[in-house]
Amino acid sequence: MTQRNSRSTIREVAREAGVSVTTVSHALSGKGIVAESTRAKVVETARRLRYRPNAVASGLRNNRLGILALVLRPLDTLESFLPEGVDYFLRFAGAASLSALEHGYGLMLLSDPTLPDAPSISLAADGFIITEPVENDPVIDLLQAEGIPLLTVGKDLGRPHYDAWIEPRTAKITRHVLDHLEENGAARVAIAIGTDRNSWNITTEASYREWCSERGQEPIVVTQRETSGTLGGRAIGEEILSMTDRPDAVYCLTGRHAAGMMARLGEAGIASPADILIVAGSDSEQTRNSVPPISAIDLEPEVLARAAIAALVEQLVGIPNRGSEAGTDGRFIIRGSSQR
Amino acid sequence: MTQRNSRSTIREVAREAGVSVTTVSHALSGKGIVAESTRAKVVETARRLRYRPNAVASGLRNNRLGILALVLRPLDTLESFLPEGVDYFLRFAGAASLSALEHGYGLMLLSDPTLPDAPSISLAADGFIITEPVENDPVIDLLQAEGIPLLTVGKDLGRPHYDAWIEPRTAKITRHVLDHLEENGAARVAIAIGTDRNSWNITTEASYREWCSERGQEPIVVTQRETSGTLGGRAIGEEILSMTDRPDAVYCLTGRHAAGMMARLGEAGIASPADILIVAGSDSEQTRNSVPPISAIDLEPEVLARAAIAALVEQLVGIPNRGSEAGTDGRFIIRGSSQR
DNA sequence: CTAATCACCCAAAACGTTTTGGGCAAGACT
DNA sequence: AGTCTTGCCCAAAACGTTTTGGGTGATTAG
Repeated sequence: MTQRNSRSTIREVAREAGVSVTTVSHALSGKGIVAESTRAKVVETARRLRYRPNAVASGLRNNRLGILALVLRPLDTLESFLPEGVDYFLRFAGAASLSALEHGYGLMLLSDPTLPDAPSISLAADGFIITEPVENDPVIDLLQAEGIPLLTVGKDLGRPHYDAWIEPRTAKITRHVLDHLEENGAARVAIAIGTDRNSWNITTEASYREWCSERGQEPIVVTQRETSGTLGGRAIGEEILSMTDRPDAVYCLTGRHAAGMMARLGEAGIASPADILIVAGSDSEQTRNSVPPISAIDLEPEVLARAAIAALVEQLVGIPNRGSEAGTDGRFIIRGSSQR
Repeated sequence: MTQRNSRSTIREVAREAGVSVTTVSHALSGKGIVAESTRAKVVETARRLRYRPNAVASGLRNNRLGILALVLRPLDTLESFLPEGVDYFLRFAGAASLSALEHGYGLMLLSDPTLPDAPSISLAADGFIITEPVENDPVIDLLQAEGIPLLTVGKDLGRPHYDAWIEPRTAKITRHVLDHLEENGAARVAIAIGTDRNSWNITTEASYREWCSERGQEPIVVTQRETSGTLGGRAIGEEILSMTDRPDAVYCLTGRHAAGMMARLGEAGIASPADILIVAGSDSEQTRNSVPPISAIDLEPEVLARAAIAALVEQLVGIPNRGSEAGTDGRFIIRGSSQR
C-alpha cells in the first residue's frame, strides 16, 4: 500500500506554534480576530511545516469541495470520445478546465451521472456544467433532486422556466448564414439538422422557418442523427438528390454531415460551389479538409466555456443566473464552398 | 445561497431501518457480518430514502477520494490550451477521462500544482498522471513530498531509478521512420527536435545518432522550441537552407514544425517529396492539411492514456509499477511528403 | 469604584463516514 | 454444569477541518 506519509495537520501547526487549532484556522483564513504577532507566528510555522489544509476535510465541513463537473451530453450518446469530429467538445473541455482553475476550482470530466455505475464522487462536485442537454434531461432531474447547482450550455427546451443556461445567439447566427447564402446567389436554401431535441437544432429550425416565411420560400428541412457522421452526410446528399425541386444551397449543422453530403453530391455531378452552396454550422476537421473547404461557423467553444464557468461560479456564490446568450455570435469562416 | 436540501445521511437510514449506523455501513458495503434479513431491510430503506453515501465524508475517513488528476505538462509552458496543434493532448485527456470513469474514478484536469495559486483541491487527488515531465520535474518533487502516488507518461530522465512511468517505444518508432526515409531514397537524413529535456526528444536523438553511426552518416540535428509553432518550423527550414551539404530528408518531431519547415523550403524551391522527404513525429491538423500532406506518426494517445490510467490504478491498489513501454509503436501514416 | 466594552484566545461540537473493540445471546463443546 | 465459539449487533472514536459559544484580562465609560 502506498503510504501517504506525514502530511502535517492543523493540529501539529497549532502545537508547534503554541496556540489552539482555532487560532491557526483563523490566522490562516483571515476570519476571526487574531493579534498580528501571533498571526505571523502561525503563518511562519505553517510554512515551516509545509502545512497545506486538507481539502477533503474542509470540503466536508464547508460542504464545498472546490470541484466543478463537466458533462458533455452529446458524447454520452456516442460510443466514445471520438478522435475526429468532436474537436468542438475537446476545445470546450480544455477551456473550461483552465477557466475553472482561474476561479480556484478543479474541473472533473464526467459522463452521465445517472448511470448506475457512475463513481460516487460524481455527485460531490460543487456544481455542474451540462452541455447541450436533451429535452427534459434526466441528468438535470437528478442534480435538482440532489440540490446540486448546475448550468446548462444550450437550453433544456422542456424546462422553459429554468434560468441557469447560456447559449450562443443561435437565431442570429442562423440568419447570418442564410443571408450570406442568399447574397451569394442562392434562391432555394435547405437546412440539415440533427435529431437530438436540443436547443441548437430546434432554434435553428425555427429561425430558418421564420426566414423562409419572410421570403415566401417553402422550407426544406432534412434531419439526420448527429452520430451518423459522414455516412449520414451522404444520406442527406441522397435525399437532396431525390428532390424534384432541388435546393441550390444547404446549411448543414454538423461538420461531418456537411462533408459527407458534399462528397455524395459531388459524385452525382453536383459540384460546390458551382451548383450548390454549402455552409456547416460547426467547424471541424472535415469541413477544413474537404475539397473545396467548407465554410463553417466556429462556435468558439472557448468563449462559451469561459462564460459558462463564470456564470456557474457566480451561482455558487449566491448570484442567481438569468438565462442569457453568451457573448458569441460564432465566427463565420467563409471558405470555398459558399462563394461564387 | 443555493440550498442543498436534504441529502439523506447514513444516520437517517439507520434510524428509519431501526438499526445502528454501523450496521447500515456494513450492510451497504458488504464488510461486516450482518443477518440477511436486516441487510435486506437496510438496503430497502436506503433505496427508499434515495440514500447515496457522501463521497467527501468517506473520502476523509478512507483517505481516498476517488479522483485522479491529469497534468499535461507541455501545456503548462504554452500560454493556453491552444485550439490547434494540441489535438494529441486533447485526445489524451478525453481517453483518460473515460478510462478513469471505467475504473470508478473521476478525472480532474489540472495545470501545474506547484503554482502558488493552484486550488487546494489539487493535492486531494488519489493519484496523478503527469505527461512528458521535464527533467527533474518539480511537480514530481511536490507529489513525492506529499506522498501522492503518480505515474508519468514519458520518463523523467533526471530520475533514472524511478519506475512509475510508461511510454511509447520511441526508439523503435524512430528507427522505423528513419528506415522508411532510407528506403525511399534518402541519403542524408536530418532530425529536428524540441528543446524540452523530456524523454521523447532525448530518446529520439539518441536513437537517431545510433542509426547514423551504424551507417557512417554524420548526424544533423536541428533544435527548436516546441512552443514556436509553424514559425519555428520556418526557422528550421531557414537553418536547413543555410547548410552547405543539405540533407535530403528530415524527421521533424512536432507536426507544426514540420508544416512550417515544408512551407519555407517550398518557397526556396525545395519541394517535397521531390527534393526533400519529410516525416513528422506527431500527427496534427497541420500535417494533414499541408500540401502535400505530411507523413506522420499517430502516437495513439488513446492507447497510452488507457495504459497510464490502468497502471496508476494498479499502483493505487498496491501493485508497484515497473517502468514499461506501453503497447503502442505508434501508427505510421504515410502520406505524400515521404514517398517517391 | 463598578460596569461595560474590547481584543484576543480556546475547548468542543459538528460535518458524514468507516472501523475498532467490544457486548449479548444461543448453541457447541468439555 | 460451566466454558467456548459463533452470529449478530452497536457505541464511540477517528479522519482534519471550521465554527460556535464562551472565557479571559485589560481598557474605557459611567
